[in-house]
Amino acid sequence: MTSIAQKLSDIIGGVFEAQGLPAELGLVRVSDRPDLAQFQCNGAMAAAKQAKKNPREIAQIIVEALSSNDIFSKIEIAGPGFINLNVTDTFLEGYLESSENFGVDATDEQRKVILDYGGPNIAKAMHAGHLRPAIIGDALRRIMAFKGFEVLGDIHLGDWGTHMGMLIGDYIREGEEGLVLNANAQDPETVQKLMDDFSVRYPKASIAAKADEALMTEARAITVKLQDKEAPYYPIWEKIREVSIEGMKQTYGQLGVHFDLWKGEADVHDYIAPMVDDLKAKELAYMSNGACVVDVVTEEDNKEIPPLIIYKSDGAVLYGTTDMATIVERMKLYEPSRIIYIVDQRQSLHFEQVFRAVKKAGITNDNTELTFAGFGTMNGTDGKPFKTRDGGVLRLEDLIAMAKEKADKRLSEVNLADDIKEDEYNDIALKVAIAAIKFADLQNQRQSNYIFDLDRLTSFEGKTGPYLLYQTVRIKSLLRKAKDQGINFEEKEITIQEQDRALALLLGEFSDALNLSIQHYAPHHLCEYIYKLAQAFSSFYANCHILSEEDTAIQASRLKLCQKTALQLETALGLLGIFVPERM
RNA sequence: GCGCCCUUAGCUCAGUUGGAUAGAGCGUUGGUUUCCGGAGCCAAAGGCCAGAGGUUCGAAUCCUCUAGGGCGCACCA
Repeated sequence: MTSIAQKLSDIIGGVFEAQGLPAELGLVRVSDRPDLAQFQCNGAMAAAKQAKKNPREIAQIIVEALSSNDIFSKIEIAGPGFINLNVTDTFLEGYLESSENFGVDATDEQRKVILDYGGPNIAKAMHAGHLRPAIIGDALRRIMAFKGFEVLGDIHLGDWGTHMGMLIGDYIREGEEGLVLNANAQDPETVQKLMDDFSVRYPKASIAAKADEALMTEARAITVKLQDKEAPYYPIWEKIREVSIEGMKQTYGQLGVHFDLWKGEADVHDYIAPMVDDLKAKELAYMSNGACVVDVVTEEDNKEIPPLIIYKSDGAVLYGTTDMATIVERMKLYEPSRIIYIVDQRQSLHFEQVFRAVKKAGITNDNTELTFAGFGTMNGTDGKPFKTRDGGVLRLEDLIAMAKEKADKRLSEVNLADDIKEDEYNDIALKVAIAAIKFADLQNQRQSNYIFDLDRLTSFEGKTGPYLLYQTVRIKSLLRKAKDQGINFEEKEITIQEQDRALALLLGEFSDALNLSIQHYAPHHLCEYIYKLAQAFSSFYANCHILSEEDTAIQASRLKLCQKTALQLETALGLLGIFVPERM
């Protein structure tokens, strides 16, 4: 099963092929002139260009070949050679009745896909900057899983650098390592206290180390010992990591962002030495200015690409080294067909270097797709990288709390049922808040920079997450009422009326939006679709009587449409990591 | 210096192989609730798609140049 447009593309593609023309030219899409037709095919014009023929003549041939097909209620040639198409209501009804999985056909790609969308450092408070990769990556994970990919989301923690040496050094100097070592990571209060402690201690230690060469040297020395798993450094580190992960799980949990793998840089430590040996054996790695590097520039390059540094001149590894080793591990453990990085756009050169080095070294197969799906920088309303008013970073927890508070206030203003319990109330407030934050972010195109505007992020009207929840909740409420009234519509047939058609056609576009999102690793296509669907429903709802409709056949048909719309909205929102309450 | 990205309505943003009259939201103005949830619905105003050339039957989209903005270019991540 596919989208309606895809079905039509297959039919018309076949007609093009029968004429000795490429099937791709038969591509049908939803018309951008809904006043003229439901669907359009522009292939005749492209074909005419290739064959140096009159486009209308080619269109005429196609149209004649289609005329025997009874799924079309209108086939017209317009302008220079557009083929305008309408489908019959019978076809539309049949499509809606028979489509499974919302018209999404499963991918035939069987191997694993790894999505890398985390990257927070342990022992540091998560801030607003962590929001984008988390939200986009988690949405892509859900979207691809729905399409049938076997997806693994990896957080890829920053847990192995000099910053750990600084922090551990500070605990030991202050004689306070007991705070960490004796902590119970399963106790949320302890976790919270320690996270707070980290967030004060780490900046302090970092500033001190930068100002004092001796402290920096000590931090580096501790890092080396840590990496050799020496006590007490390693046990302290293990605990810091454990506590940090618990802390992160709380924050990510509130956001509804899930990871399958909680791996970090430390996990690939043991892969580095053999990998470098291999690079040397293959004569790819060599010494340059005291550092060990791999060249990645090629003759075709029109730009300067610096070599990837494997070991610094002091012998320490860099993040490029661990990124390479991470791919070694991923190939060994999972053999993914794709690895997709949801990372800040500014790291594109770095990943280009890593990917080239990895391919040169034969770490991945030729058919392993490594993709850098970069996202734009989050700027403040002043157009500069986002900072809070006092110049600091906005903690992610605070951001969520602010949104929740606003949702809370809004909920208290509307007439919610009196019987609502505190648990449900809080659950609704959080769902509304998260919907607002996520949809505001996800509707932006991934690559371009965007303005972080708190008011917009926590806005509930217009093209927002809460609007989408609201529309879905309204339908669910309507369906509940129908059930309470004992209206039996599930076995009845859908019969499309004039007022239903726009909504019905839109229901058949879901798969197109989903595929576009996967093709470009860009959830905003799905956002666009969901919003259009919600809007179409709202319009339909305002125009049509449903429960008060006297014609029971029409009533049942509309209820079925409502049910399909609600299911589709809820499913699609779920793919964005947005969850719908029963009421709001 | 080299390279990458961006510039679409007052603001924030969509715009899929180049296609017909460039679309949303916010804001502004007007209408809308004797009937299923008004976080709604309907409508209006608002655009030389940064500018100039070029390719094409046809350009916001492709090419070149210019202006403005962002970012990256070996031992930070």
